[in-house]
Amino acid sequence: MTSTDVARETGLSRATVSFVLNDTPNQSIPQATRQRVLEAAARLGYTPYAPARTLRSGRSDLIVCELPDWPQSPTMAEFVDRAGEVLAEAGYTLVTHVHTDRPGGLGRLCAALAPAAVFGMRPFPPQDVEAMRRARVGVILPPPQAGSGDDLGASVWTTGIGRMQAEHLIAKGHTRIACALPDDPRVSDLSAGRAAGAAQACADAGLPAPARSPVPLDIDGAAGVVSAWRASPDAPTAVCAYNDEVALALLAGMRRLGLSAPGDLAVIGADDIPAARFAAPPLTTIALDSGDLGAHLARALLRTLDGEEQDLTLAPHGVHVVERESA
Amino acid sequence: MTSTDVARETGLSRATVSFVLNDTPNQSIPQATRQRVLEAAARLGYTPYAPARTLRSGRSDLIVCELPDWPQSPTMAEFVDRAGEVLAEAGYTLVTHVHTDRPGGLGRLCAALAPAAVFGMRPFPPQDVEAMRRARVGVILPPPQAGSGDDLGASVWTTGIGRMQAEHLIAKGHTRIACALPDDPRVSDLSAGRAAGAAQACADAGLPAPARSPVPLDIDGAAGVVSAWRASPDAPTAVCAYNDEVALALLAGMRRLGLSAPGDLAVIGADDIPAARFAAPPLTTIALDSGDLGAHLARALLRTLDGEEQDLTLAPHGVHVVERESA
DNA sequence: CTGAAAGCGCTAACAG
DNA sequence: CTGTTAGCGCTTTCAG
Repeated sequence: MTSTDVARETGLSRATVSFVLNDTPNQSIPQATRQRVLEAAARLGYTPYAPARTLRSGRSDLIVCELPDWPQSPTMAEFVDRAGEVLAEAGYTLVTHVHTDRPGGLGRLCAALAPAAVFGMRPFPPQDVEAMRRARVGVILPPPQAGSGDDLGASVWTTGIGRMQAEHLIAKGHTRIACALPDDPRVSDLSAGRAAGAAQACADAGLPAPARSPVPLDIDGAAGVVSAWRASPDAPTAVCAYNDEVALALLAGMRRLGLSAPGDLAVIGADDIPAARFAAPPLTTIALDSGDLGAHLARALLRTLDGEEQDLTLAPHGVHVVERESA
Repeated sequence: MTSTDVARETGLSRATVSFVLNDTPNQSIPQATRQRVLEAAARLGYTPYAPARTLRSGRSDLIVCELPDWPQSPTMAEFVDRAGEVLAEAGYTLVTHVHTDRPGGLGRLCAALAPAAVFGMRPFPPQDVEAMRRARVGVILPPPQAGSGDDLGASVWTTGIGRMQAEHLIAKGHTRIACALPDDPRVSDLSAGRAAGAAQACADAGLPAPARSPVPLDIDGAAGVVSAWRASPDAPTAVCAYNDEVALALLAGMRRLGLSAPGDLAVIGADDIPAARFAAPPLTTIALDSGDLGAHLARALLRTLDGEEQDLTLAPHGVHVVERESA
């Protein structure tokens, strides 16, 4: 099933077949011939062989999206789905790659794929960037040279969410706020960003900067952190959790101590995982529309592929608080 | 940075370069020359261009793994990581594709990649299988013709887990068991499999088959289901939940009704999501070692690629109950 | 309007 | 031991 087969079947040349199959412009081919080719291709189940096409044209229609390996929100599928849809409309094919601590994985993948572009939600390690460059990858998002502060999506994944959490708590009348961070090193830059967003909101409201405490992901450990907070001179009355998991840990720790939210301590999470609504009390959290975000990012990527220089800072699309009972 | 560049740099021919770079057997090339080529390739940062290599050799080193879109366990990354590692050792490169309800996605991906193999955890739709065949995909796992009962991993993802849940409850002395299924149609075949596993365990123990109830993923809905169970003539004393999310929903529903586990009703989940340990009471659940499973599956795939006909039924690798307090 | 021909980067017979 | 050469499937000038 090659284009030669279609040519033989129709009694035309491979060139003509190629013309109609790609409807090449400036090529006046009679409807009859065109029809004949299309029909034969369909009948034979012809599919162009991607490697040959890529070799010839010098450009691949593949785009790689690196997925984070941190605890996945169940909406990751939506993100990929919508991003893939937008890219498909533009003639690209999205493939995903789940991030690994094993170094060089992305680099090897790019060598094997020679994709047109690679994007992800965090900066790539220099080693991988180098490999991508060698693999002729055209566009990399976030751009390797970008500073860590203002790069792709910082506003959405990090500072924007932290800010929104703190603003909600402040609106509820809280003035002493803490930040609960995971002790997982993989997300240290993200958690720092969120805490920074919360700090900004506090500063804007004339409040002191929130204390930052790492919270172990077990009940005893979380209870320990809560006790420490309450024993401190300026005991916080509310806490921004890095995500719903640490929020759930906090709630469980409080329960063990006989405390409850929001009375003893208000808790707000982030991600709106399915378990959030089933917590005791149901967890107030920040949700973001992953699908929207995926589409948004994909469009930004397409613009970059078209050579448009652009501002990569994203407006926090569809980010909103889901108010339940814990804050 | 093509092999021509390396040839020019070393003053050799492209053929010679190719020979040493792929260390082609039956080709006696002096160490000196060999060294010269390797050194030049490294210095120039030469990376073979995959599409050309694939076109020429007729075989790609890509393997596609389709990831489910149902609520992801946080261990999906481990699965992919270990599977990728095993495949990489054999010279293959793993790329992932997140499943979408949008039809034909996998098919289009395969057309764009021409991978050596495709594997996933559920049978592929016939439409995609057809596209894969056209895209020259050599091996498909699970094989399209396999029956739904005994296909790839059924024992691990479905019946095996359900069986283990029921066996745990039976060991605790329960004799009237229910199955709580999600009402999400995307997982209906999986949930049926798990319920079947639970039913087997009950049958083996001489107990009546468990009732199956769909559980809505909200507190009121879950509470309604619990009430209905308790009002029924043979009220169950324990329930196998399809996964931790529905287990959490059940626990929340019980809490609303003033009931608690395991006293009023024992609940066992599946997946051991991070939130499970923070539930009230902490959730007893079934965990499986995703990394092991990934490696196991990858090895099975490699054997199939080597043409070995084989039994695809997997032993439940690393599946075990995590006993907390809810059952 | 259609066909012949060149060539993308790479590999593998086959000569030298 | 190394170089020449053909060709993978496809697109795209350039002639007819």
